[in-house]
Amino acid sequence: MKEDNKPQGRPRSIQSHQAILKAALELLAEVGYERMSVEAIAQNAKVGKSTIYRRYKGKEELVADAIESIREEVVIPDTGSLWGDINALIENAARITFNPLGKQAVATIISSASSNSEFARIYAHKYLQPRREAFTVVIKKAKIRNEVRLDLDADFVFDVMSGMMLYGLIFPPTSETWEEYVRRAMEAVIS
Amino acid sequence: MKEDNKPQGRPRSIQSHQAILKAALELLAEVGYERMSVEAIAQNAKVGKSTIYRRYKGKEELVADAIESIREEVVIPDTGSLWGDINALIENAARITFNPLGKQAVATIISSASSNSEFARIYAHKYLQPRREAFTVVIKKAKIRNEVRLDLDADFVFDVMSGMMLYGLIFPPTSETWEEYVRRAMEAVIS
Amino acid sequence: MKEDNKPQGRPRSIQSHQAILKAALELLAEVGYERMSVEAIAQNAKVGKSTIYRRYKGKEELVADAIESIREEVVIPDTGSLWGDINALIENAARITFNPLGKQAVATIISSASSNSEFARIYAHKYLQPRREAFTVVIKKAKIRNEVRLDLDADFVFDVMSGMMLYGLIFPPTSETWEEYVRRAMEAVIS
Amino acid sequence: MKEDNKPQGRPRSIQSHQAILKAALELLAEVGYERMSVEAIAQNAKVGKSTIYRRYKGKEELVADAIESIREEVVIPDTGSLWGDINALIENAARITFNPLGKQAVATIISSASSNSEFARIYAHKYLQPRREAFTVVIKKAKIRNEVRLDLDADFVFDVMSGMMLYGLIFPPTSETWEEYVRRAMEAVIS
DNA sequence: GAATAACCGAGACGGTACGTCAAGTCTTGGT
DNA sequence: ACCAAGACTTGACGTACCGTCTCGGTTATTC
Repeated sequence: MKEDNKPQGRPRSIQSHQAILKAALELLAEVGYERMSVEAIAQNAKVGKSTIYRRYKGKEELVADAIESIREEVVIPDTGSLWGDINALIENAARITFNPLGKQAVATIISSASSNSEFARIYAHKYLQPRREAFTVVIKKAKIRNEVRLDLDADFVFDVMSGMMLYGLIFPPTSETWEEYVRRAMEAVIS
Repeated sequence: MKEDNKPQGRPRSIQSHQAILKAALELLAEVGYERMSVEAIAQNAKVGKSTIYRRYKGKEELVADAIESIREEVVIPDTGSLWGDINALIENAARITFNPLGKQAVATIISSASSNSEFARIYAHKYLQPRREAFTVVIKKAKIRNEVRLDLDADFVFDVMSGMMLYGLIFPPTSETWEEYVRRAMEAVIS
Repeated sequence: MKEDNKPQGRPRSIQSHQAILKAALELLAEVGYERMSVEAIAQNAKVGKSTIYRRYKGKEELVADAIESIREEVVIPDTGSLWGDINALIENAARITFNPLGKQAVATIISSASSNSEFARIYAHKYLQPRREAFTVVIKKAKIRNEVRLDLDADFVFDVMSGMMLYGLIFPPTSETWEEYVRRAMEAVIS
Repeated sequence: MKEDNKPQGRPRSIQSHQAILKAALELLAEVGYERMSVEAIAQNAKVGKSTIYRRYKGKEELVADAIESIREEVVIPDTGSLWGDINALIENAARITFNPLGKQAVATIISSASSNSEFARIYAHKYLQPRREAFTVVIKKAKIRNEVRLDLDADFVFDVMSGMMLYGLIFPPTSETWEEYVRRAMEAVIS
């Protein structure tokens, strides 16, 4: 039983779509969510405003999709040791996060998620879940290598890692680097 | 030359000041930071807009002060045991956080802090610091009672607690309650 | 060399054409020129917008043609007396004019003509001229019957009649009916 | 019993008001009603759009008021003879009407009045009525001077004059000037 | 009877203007 | 110097149409 969604009329332009996302991300990185205007996005993307509003219900949805679009593929590190893998994960997170765009993206996500539980739920599902699963694989391999005790709760460890990253991102630690800070918490919970 | 800033003319009305804060908090709880307007605050407080802008540079500062105004005194629990104290701290945090106003206040803080590092710095200093110090006292007493190892880093433990609270607030855990979630992380780092 | 413009390809659909005119007139009567949209016409006529723009350069031209399409044949009354004929002409004009569509059609014509002299010229030529000629015939017959003086300027009388109709249509007289109003002016100029 | 309309707050700026009207009239003369934008008016008047929308419900109302504002004082001519007076009235009407602004103003009035009977009613009351009264005075004096029969209906003569002016404005006569055209109709009805 | 050419409905495209809303500033008369 | 009220400029919002363009698909005429 197919759901015969045969679209009629001129199809939506892929170039426009990408130009919109590109412009949105550029502006997000430059001036941040609040100060960026849909009008400016349209202008930079050389696109009519209606082309944006045909795709998205509003600025919020547009930016959510733009951020979504830069989500990188989740790569499961395989360095052969638990800490090698964890360090790879942390470094990867740091790489994504520590540039203007990453910072603004995280800020936007946190901001939206904290004032809108639905957004939080969606984000948790679409972004966090794949990473959680990747982390579970890493822990499982460590268990096989006997690097950690067998009853270690991978989900909980992942949450501690995420929580510390978030916290360190918002309130940067003064004495250590952000990465060491996270690593230290991981050591404690993995013990 | 004295810097005796003796204000001339009619002094600023205290009633107005409090009405502004009250109205701001009510609206914050009802509709959240973005959707609340300074105009509505002024109207609800039966105050002219200029009376607000005379006191604050803008909406951001006003809301910051409004949230500041509900900050409760930091009380250092003293139950006689480390876990009694920690549980008291967690319960207190939960009490403050789990109502519409608390949620919006936290959302506003996180949102502002994540997109504005200056705000984050101020908040860390004015809000987090006193709590950090209270926590340090709790840990110190536990050390005296020999409940924890002597080289335990109180600051780090505090940060893990804060981080988990923040994370659990934004992305509520599904399986456990928020409080147990935080407590579990604490157990791991105190060990 | 023949100018035998024999069109190739699929001929334009007559049903579509008529559906467009029908929808245009309906909307014109309902909401008036300004508030009617080409999009709505296309939708009501179950026709693509391009089918409209293939036929007309724009909304203006489309509506002009739609109004044109309801133009009735000019009938020269022949009641046997000048006033019988004139009354027939007036009554006919009233019949055409006093319904929603007629009112809007006149409004559209006047509006266009008053802000666009080219439109006025075209309209004067295509619509007014045949009526002027019919009126001239009526006057000529009256002259033969000796009902009016022989040097009566039929064109001028026609213009007075038209002018009074127009004026009475825009600013309806309060004391008399529109028709009596016109008739009274006619009596004066025919004397 | 006074109707205590004591306005509070900053009063509406008279300069802004006048700048808006001035800009509106300029644009009306230059590009006409349809092609003029409220945005352009605001810009030319160096005024925020909201300042316009605070005063008027929309473009239509603004333009109506702008046209209203150039209405000249009605002057009752007194040349000593009926035809001297009438000629003065006609020449005055011609003077007002035959420039870009006048043409557009008339076009706008006719257009609005013909598609909106409420506008027609207002206009008839505020613009036509004073002129009608002035004309009545002129006729009354002529009656005293025995230049016309005593039972001449001044209102009706005025309507014929107005109607012919309107008609001649929309469909300019080819053989005679607009003014002679009107005069000729007047002669017929005054007889 | 296949190729060609113009048509068709649908709907996306880049634009322009609309009318609304809020931010932060300014100006009243009055306390 | 303060106050409430409500004006002011600025600038973004999201909506509605305009007239054009692009799909897949449909008739007629021409080869």
